[in-house]
Amino acid sequence: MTTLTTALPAAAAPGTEQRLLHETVLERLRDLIVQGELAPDTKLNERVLAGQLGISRTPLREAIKYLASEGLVELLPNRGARVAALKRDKVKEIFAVMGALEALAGELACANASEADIVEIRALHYEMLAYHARGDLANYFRCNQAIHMKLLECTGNATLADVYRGLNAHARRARYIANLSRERW
Amino acid sequence: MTTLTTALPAAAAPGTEQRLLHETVLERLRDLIVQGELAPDTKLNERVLAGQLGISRTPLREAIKYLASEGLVELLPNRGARVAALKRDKVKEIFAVMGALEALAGELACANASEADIVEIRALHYEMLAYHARGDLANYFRCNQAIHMKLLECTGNATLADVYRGLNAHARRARYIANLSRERW
DNA sequence: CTAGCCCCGTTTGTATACAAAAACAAGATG
DNA sequence: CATCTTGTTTTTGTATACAAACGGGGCTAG
Repeated sequence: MTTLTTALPAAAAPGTEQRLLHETVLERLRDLIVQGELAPDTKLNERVLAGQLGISRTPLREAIKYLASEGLVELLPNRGARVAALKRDKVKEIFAVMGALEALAGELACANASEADIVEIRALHYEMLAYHARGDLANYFRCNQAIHMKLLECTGNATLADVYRGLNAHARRARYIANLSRERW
Repeated sequence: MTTLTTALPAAAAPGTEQRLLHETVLERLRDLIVQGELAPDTKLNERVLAGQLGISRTPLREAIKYLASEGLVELLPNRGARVAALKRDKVKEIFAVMGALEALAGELACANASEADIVEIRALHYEMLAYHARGDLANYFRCNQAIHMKLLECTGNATLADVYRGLNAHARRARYIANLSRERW
């Protein structure tokens, strides 16, 4: 397990819009989980985590509750929280749902997109193909994500985008985890 | 606005599985919001709410964060939280997404459902039609929901069910609110 | 030697206390 | 008279303190 040396920035940079502590913590924790630095099934010890992040338990607990709602952590009664397991079946479920959402996004985007949007998407698409051809996986995925996000934006359906993003966090996590275990061997 | 007289039960009934306080609060708050007893745009004063529920602010805040993730409340930086507004467009968005999910659920259910499941669903369907014919809206909706839940169960896709339930809370809220404002006039 | 039980340390759950930020109001000043 | 300022009060955000529940280790009895 990684050591989590990075404490949160004590003071916000100038021009920073009022970021709440638990929200900063939230993003940080989410990244740690999605990128696999906090491995599945890891028990989240509140005292330790709070210490590592340089905050007290209260905002940490609030962030954990939020993550629990997103499904990235599981709450165990009287035993705190642990990073959600990532079973193969679960990932398949997630992709199935994302597929349905993408289908809807495609429909809506077709109906709503402006000419400029379409041009942009097409450009991204070719860019993606280029990365694919070169075997540049990282940029390929980045492009792919960009296309999906652009599409979601074109749908004009913020709810759809929100739900998709939530599931996408899990999907990204699955990819990270897969990469990690591949590199490890 | 209703007065929220009901405090939480002090002691759990026998046979109760270890319910955490913030979870009890969570369900209660969610119900209050969904059923319209906490109107849209209502500011959630933590001290007052905590007092009415007979708890301290800490578990209340945790519940609020969870609800924020579900989209039922909005967090205002340094200004607490308020019940999410329920704009017409938002409701349309939600129904669009639910539609897509139902389509997927239908497909999967067809593939996975046992004979018994199908019989059950058909029975529920006719029951629903009966209520519809009698104009018994309440039972009609109850039946309708039961069918959807049964379908989701048949899909064997727990993620799909979770996402659907989250959106369904919003949909139910929309119906409650609509009914409220109709009765009011 | 093993199984059961009790005590104690650790960890979570909840409450309270303290600090900072924002809303509000009154007063001075242009 | 309007407006800016400033002081006060309320409310949120964070930290700490206290209580209950879980887990483990050692002890005793069989």
